[in-house]
Amino acid sequence: MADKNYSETVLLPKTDFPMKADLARRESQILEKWQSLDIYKKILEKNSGGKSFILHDGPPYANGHIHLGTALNKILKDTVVKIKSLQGFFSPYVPGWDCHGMPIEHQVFQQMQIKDKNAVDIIVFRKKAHDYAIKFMGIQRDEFKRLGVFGDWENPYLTLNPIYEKTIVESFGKLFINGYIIQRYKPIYWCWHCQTALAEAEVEYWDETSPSVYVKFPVKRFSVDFNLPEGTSFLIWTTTPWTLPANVAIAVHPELNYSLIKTQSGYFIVAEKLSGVICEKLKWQCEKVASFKGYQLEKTICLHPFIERESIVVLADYVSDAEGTGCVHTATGHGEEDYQTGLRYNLDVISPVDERGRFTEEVPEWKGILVFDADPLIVENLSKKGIILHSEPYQHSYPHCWRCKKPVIFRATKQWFLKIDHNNLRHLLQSEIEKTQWIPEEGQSRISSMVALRPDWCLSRQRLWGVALPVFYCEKCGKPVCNEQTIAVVAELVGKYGSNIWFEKEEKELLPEDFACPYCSSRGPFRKEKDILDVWFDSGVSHLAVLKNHKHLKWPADMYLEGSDQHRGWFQTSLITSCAIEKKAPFSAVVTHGFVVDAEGRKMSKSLGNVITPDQVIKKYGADILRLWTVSENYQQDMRISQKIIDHLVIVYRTIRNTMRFMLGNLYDCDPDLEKVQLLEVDRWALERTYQLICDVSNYYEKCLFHKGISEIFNFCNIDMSSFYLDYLKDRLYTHGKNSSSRRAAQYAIYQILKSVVIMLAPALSFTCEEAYSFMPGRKKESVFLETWPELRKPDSRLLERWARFFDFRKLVLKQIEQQRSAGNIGSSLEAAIEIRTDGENKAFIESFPDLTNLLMVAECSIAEGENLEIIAKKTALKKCARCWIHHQTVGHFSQHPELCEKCFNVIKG
RNA sequence: GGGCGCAUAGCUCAAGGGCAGAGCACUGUGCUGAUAACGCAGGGGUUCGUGGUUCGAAUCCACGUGCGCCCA
Repeated sequence: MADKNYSETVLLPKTDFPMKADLARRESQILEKWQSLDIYKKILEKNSGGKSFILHDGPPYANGHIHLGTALNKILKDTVVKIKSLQGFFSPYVPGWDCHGMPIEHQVFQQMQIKDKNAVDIIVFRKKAHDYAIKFMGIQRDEFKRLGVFGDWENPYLTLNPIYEKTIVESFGKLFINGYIIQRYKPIYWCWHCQTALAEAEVEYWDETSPSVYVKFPVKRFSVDFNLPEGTSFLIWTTTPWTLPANVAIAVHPELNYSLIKTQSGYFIVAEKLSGVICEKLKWQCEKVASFKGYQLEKTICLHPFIERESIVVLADYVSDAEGTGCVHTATGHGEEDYQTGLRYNLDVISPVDERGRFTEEVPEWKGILVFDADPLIVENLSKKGIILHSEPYQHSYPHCWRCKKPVIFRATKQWFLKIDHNNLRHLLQSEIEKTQWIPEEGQSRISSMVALRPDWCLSRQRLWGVALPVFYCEKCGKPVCNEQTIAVVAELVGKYGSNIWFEKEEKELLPEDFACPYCSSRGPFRKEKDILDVWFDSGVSHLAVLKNHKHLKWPADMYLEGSDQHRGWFQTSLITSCAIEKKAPFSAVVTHGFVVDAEGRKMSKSLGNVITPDQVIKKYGADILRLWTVSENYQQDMRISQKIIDHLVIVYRTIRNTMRFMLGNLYDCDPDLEKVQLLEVDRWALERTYQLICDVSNYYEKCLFHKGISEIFNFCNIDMSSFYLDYLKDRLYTHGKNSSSRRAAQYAIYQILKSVVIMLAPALSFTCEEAYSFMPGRKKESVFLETWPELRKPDSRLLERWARFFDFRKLVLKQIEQQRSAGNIGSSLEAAIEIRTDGENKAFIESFPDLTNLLMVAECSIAEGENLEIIAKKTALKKCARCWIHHQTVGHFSQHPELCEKCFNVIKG
């Protein structure tokens, strides 16, 4: 037989699993397969008897296309759900969308070219807003599905569904009835241009130049046990002169040092540390007369410098001596901190500014003037009177309306609040936070410190696109009315017709028949509240609207998984409603992830030109590359992405894919369902190593450390499989008898390994693993996702240690071979003859590997006893077998096949 | 301006007081029966900066710089 024909007798790998992924195209076929299989439903059916694991989806906002952050979030959730499902948990995933609120309202205003929200037909507008939200829900749904995310896409929850809105109304009702809801004046962000209250999230900060003024407040009298010379004044500092008419107090820090300074303009009290700077600015010759602590000044009464009113000195921790005077002008109607201080000291809330940002008749001198226009007038006027002692421009970061971009004001208006301290709620929030598992752990202190300081939740919005606050006002006694009877009627109507009903119907149609005011017994008329609920309230009750109302779900959820910004957002709003209504957190674990940034760690922005969209990645590389990115990076920090990183991922992907392909190629004639095979020790090592991998990966997945799990798998494919085991197995797979036990053992091991790897990677590389799985031999499910997680077995650590020692030895051998190769003496390692000298113990160890030449993939190995370990590689003198390419002493022994070794001769002979 | 967090090789990540490590990339090389693949070897580091604690610091502390999130 001619030597080239021996190639035809070699059992080379065969598979239709292509080397080139062509993911962008192939993924759509796999999506179709999942669709026609109804994979989501099948997975649920498979696990229907199992323990459930509920990941409750935080609703993205139904506006615009998805970006990498949204994609990352959904892929992480999908990965968790797929892992749990493969592990046998009944893990339904019901995606949701947040459909009300400002951004949609703003977009629809633009589309309808509406300038004045008071001039719009509210029903017409709300229908458009509804359609807008539905449209983008549909767009995002398709985009999420394209990522390979499994879920109940046909029945998502939408915060605008009547049934959902019903829960919003009912939840508000419960809170109201239980005393959590109150109405009161409070300074809130107010856009005088849009004439609306703004949520904290609705303001943007950027630099603004304001007049910074130093104002004199003469002391009327000191407190009982503290005294200073007559004619003493406080020097206060503010960058908003227009709030001076609303001044009711001066705040000092209790522990800061203050000085009485004597100047040519009189005696002044200022923070000790700042007196030098102040005197320089005001060109004062100054002499320190006395010094004292802030707390000694408490309850000193000052005179408002230009209004007949007293201004009391109060203590506050937020006062600092970093700039200004250490004496903080306090206007309870114009600042949150001021307001809080006012609550403590029971101060009046004065807010002489109307909704257009102009002074009311309470400030006759500047009545009708926009406060920002009034600033220079006030400065000029008060400077002339010697009340403002110094003024200069001051640049600082100042809040602006996110919509019209104009500077906002703080203005006291009547708003509805959820009281965080009612019924010990804040304490309950804290104890539930402690009971929750936070991943990463820092999340706990983060949300805990936020909850400790958070103010009451302002629930009302003077807007159009949302669920109305279900409150009536009795026109006779003026009291707000909301009780079980009214809520029952409104909830019923909203559940049936949607929240539009509130705006469509008259009051008497929204109230129980013959309803009487519970306070004054008046039978009407009643007036319905015009404000709508904060959109955060909508999503904040999703645990009630979704988890409690869906037959597959349960309350509380096992996991919430969102970006770390939700510590202040959804995690908190959900926790508040849940603790107030159910006395318990709605989640047992909360996972948070960082934000997507570019290669340098900067956030993506159009102006930087560093934006990468999911669509770009999917079209060019496929969703699996995006999924690989998601699970390979540490999501607990910010996640970097760039072209370079994508290129790297593509290579990582190819390596994994090729390893799978090689294994598949060698399983083409394998029936894994056949009886047991006789494994060699090296096969047992490979399987034990796989068990170890399964344990490690399962462990990392359990802790949601996906990148560590993926990295384990990748290293396993590379180091254990490609570099050693698979390379070593080639001889057995290609050249041993087709049905020989050594070849079947190799196939058995490969099959077990591949199956484990494919299943463990499927939650991440869903498309590729589905594809690879479909090429596997043996009895199979319709989808890899209907498989079960590889069994957790404790690996044989003694065997693994023994082999770890072998690999250390092998590394030394390889090094010697490489040396001979670079010297030009040998090419393939199969040409090498190895001579080893070592001590008795080591010699015995090495000799305990019976097929050492095969394991090392060399021609010859000789071991002799010596003192120090010495390894020498030479070129072998043995002849090369034409079929298996191994240099062997038996080559030439068989006259029929003079070019073959004994092993190959026997195979060929049959 | 305040709070929380991050910063280690070109990239993704390890090491949490004791020689700074892995995979990829890169370079060289082998094989040509995983071939747009696979094997082997090699080079590559001010561990963001400055100061401190310590016999010893990437690691602990302080300050600073850059970046992110949240808040004002």
